[in-house]
Amino acid sequence: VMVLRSRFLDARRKRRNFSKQATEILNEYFYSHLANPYPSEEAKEDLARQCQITVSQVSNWFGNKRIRYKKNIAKAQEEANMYAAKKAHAASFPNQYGMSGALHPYS
Amino acid sequence: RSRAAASAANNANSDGQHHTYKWMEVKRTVVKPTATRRKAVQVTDSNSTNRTNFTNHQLTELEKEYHTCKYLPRARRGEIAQQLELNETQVKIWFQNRRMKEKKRRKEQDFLIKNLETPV
DNA sequence: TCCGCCGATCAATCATAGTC
DNA sequence: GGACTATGATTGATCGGCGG
Repeated sequence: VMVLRSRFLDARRKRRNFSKQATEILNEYFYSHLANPYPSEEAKEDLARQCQITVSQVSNWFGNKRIRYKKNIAKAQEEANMYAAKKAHAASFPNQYGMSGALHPYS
Repeated sequence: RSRAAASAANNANSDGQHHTYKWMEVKRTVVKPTATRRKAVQVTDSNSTNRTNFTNHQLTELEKEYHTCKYLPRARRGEIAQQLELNETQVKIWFQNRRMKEKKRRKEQDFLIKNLETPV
C-alpha cells in the first residue's frame, strides 16, 4: 500500500488515443501479418512516420495488440476476418485503394 | 521464443479458417529461481504475481546509484541488494532495464529530430 | 560452462479516454 | 455524473544470442 503511486505521477501518463487513421494503418499491418506480427525496426519506423507517432508508440501498440489478441481470440477473430476481407477486396480493385504506396514491401 | 520463424501450427475450422500461430501460444515461464532473498516487498506467499513492486525508497536509491554509475560494479551490487532487501539479480536487472530506458528515450529524440529535418 | 549485457518482448497493471 | 470498457504507457522479469 505504501508503495505510493507517486511513482505514477509521471506526466507522460497523459495519453491521447491515436487517430482513427493511424489505428487503421496499424491494424492493417497487424492483420496482414497475423502469422508473425513482429515488424522489424525498419518497418516500425515506416509505420511511425505514416501514423505520425513515435517508434516506441508503434512498439507499444504491437505489444498491447498481441497480448490482447491472445486474451480474446474470439473477439479478435472478428477483426481479423474484417481486415482479411478488406484486403481481399482491395486486391481485387487495386485502383480504388491508395494503399499509401510505400507500405510494407513484404507479402 | 517465437522469433522470426513464426510459421503455423493452426487448427483451423474449415470455413472461418482460424489459425493459431506460434506467437499466440508463447507463454513466459514465471519461475522465480527461488533465491528469495528477504521479503523484498509484501507478497509472495500464495497467489499474486511474481512481479515485485519496488518501493519508492528502493527506486529512489537505485536511481541515485544509477546516476553515480550506469554500470553497477559487482561488489557494489551486493551492497545495494543487501541495503534494499532485494536479490542481486533484481538489482542487476533493474540497472539493465534502466539503461535500456535511457537509450530508448535518447533514440526517440533523435528519430523525432531527424524526422523533422527530413520530412520526406 | 557460467555470467552480464543487449534488444525485443511478455504480462500485469496503471491511469486516462471513450461509451452508455 | 458514475460504472464499465478500450487503450496507450510503464516496468519487473524472461527469451535468445553474443562476447568474455
